[in-house]
Amino acid sequence: MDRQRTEKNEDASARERPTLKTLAFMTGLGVTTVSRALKDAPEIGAETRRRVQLVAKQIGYRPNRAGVRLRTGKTNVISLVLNTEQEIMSFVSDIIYGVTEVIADTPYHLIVTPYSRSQDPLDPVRYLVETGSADGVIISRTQPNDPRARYMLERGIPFATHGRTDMGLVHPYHDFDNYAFAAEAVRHLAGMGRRRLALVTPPVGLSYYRHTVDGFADALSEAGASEVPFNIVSIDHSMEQIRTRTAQLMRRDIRPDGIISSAAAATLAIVAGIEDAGLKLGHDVDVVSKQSSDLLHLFRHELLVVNEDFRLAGSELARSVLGWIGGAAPGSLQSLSEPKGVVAYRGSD
Amino acid sequence: MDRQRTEKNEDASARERPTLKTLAFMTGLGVTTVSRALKDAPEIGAETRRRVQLVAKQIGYRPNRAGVRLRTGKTNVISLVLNTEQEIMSFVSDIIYGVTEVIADTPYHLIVTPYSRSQDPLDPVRYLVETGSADGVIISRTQPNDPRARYMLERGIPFATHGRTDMGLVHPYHDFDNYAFAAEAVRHLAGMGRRRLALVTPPVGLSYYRHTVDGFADALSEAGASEVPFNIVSIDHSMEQIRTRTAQLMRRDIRPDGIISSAAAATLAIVAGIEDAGLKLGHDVDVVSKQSSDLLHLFRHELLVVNEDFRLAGSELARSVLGWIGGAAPGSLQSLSEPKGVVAYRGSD
DNA sequence: CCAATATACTGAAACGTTACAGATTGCCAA
DNA sequence: TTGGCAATCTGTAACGTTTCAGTATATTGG
Repeated sequence: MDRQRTEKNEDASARERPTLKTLAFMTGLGVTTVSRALKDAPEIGAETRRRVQLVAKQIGYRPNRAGVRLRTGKTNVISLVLNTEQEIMSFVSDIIYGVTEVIADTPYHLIVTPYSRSQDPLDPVRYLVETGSADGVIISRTQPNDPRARYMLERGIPFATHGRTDMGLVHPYHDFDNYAFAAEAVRHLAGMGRRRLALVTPPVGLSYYRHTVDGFADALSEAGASEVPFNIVSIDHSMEQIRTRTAQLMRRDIRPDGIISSAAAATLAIVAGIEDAGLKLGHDVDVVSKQSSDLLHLFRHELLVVNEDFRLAGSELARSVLGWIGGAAPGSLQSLSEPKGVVAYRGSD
Repeated sequence: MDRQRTEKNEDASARERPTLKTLAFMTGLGVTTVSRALKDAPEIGAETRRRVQLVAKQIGYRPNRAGVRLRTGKTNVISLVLNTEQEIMSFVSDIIYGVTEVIADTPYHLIVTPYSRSQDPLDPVRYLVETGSADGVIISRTQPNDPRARYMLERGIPFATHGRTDMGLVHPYHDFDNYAFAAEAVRHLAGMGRRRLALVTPPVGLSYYRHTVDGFADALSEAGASEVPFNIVSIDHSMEQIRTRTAQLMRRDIRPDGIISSAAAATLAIVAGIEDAGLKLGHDVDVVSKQSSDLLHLFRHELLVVNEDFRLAGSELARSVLGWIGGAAPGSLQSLSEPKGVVAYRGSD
């Protein structure tokens, strides 16, 4: 018969997860000492510290997240807030990988907090803050005057935005220089002799809408080209809509001879629309498009592309949030990614 | 001068998050009673129950996750385990949305647990189980003999796999019927008069590799068509490789007049390869491809597609895991999604 | 040699929750 | 009246962690 155990931790063969108590029993120390030894507190003797850390490593001790979280309030969680309908597809995938890349060797977990088109974008953020579910938050689809950023700033929770705001408030962000993108695109098209340019914009209301439109407008006047208004669509519209309206546009007398597109998926529809109208890409019209993965050149060789790296964005955003959590100044955690230029197909045909 | 507060919860105006203690103070009951009233325990009077729940709703009480987790071990977390390099892009995005859709009105959070090509796929799963970080796990890239499934079955942690296993063990899964996909694709091509078919397979080693290859082979002999071996690539290869090797294949004397592709991205490369070889899609060769978002027909009208719905997969997987957690029999939580048939372009030109 | 102080360690309390083992009340059968 | 019992409610302990307020021992200065 087994002798009844009085203390569960006396049974070293117990297959249960080790806790500080286990370590304390094994080393003959108190739990307080063990706790401090593990985090290199100064008032612990050097040898004791080493001994504790050795044993901890040996038996694979890992702090219980719930314990830590309950006691300290620290969740070790970063939350990525995503719109479940309107995000660019590769954005979701790449930004997640970018984030996980950075937090891989930290104790942080990534949770994805979704919200739908019909919800107030502030809802998920409010939930996270009110329930204290995360130490840091990453949001996308940033607006010039973004209530979410303002809210989190008020509540003092670290966050980073994908895209800049324009509220006179300082916070970490990562952004792609869409002003430069649009301007370079215009210059490139102008350099090819294109004179009447149309722009398929980002969603109206988001910060990078303005940046893109401004870059487009400034470069346009500088290059002496003119705009063919095409405000009827943005990249948030369905492929169907973009396609039909592009076809309509291209059938008009004064049609653009150059189009700039802010997203790859929209570009597929734009090209379809161009061809629906019986025109030829690269001949009647040239298209410069942003893309985040290298697909467009397989689609049509004639396309001109500018690459935006969402994985990089994810990494930068994660770094920013972690930095803020770690006490860095929010103003020092901002980054802007410059387009690498318009690239034409340099392929095997 | 403010009277010093002896109990923090006596100060009803405190802006702090309400706990059971707060509710207990407000209702004049004990915390135990409040706790039970909130979860509809039978030994609580009907009026008390209503009263407690009313107050709880009024002040916006939400259980502290760390408290629950520490006490009960329940994490209220579902973990989605993803390979950071080899997943299909739209898969990541769609499956996440599918999962979040289902867990939206549950207390569950979704955490994404990544692993890289160089890691043992068992690593992240082992981590999750050892640290008790999730109540349920979803894995993809399932293998016929999958160590992860075996491991989780041994440890008794609820999970669901995207793709079936073949170990004689029963567990929840969701799968797309890739046997049917390949067979239908073959039949469709044969019906068009195509006789020499090549298959671009899923990654060798994954469960759906076998299903796809079997469906291909069976339908092939049934239709009296022949296979042009093309084992040199799978959809896990780079676009470059697929493209080059397709071009090589298509330049040979005995080249396929029909190709079946298991993923949209690969299809882009395949088509590029076909055109590199100077052949015309829809004329010299037809291609049937799986896709998960409606892009391929914009790419080339001549493509034949079969749709796979990853968002549905995400929902089904989440439902399965929640079901298992909720006590349902694992064997009753399996689903297979049938292809809706090969669809040709029915577009506007 | 004593007091002061530095060094190394420790127990108890608390975070918010649930489970266990009562406690109190009212009602009914005997 | 009393014992039994159902119906409600309650205090305490525990989950694993960190922090507070110590304690014990060795070391130093005078």
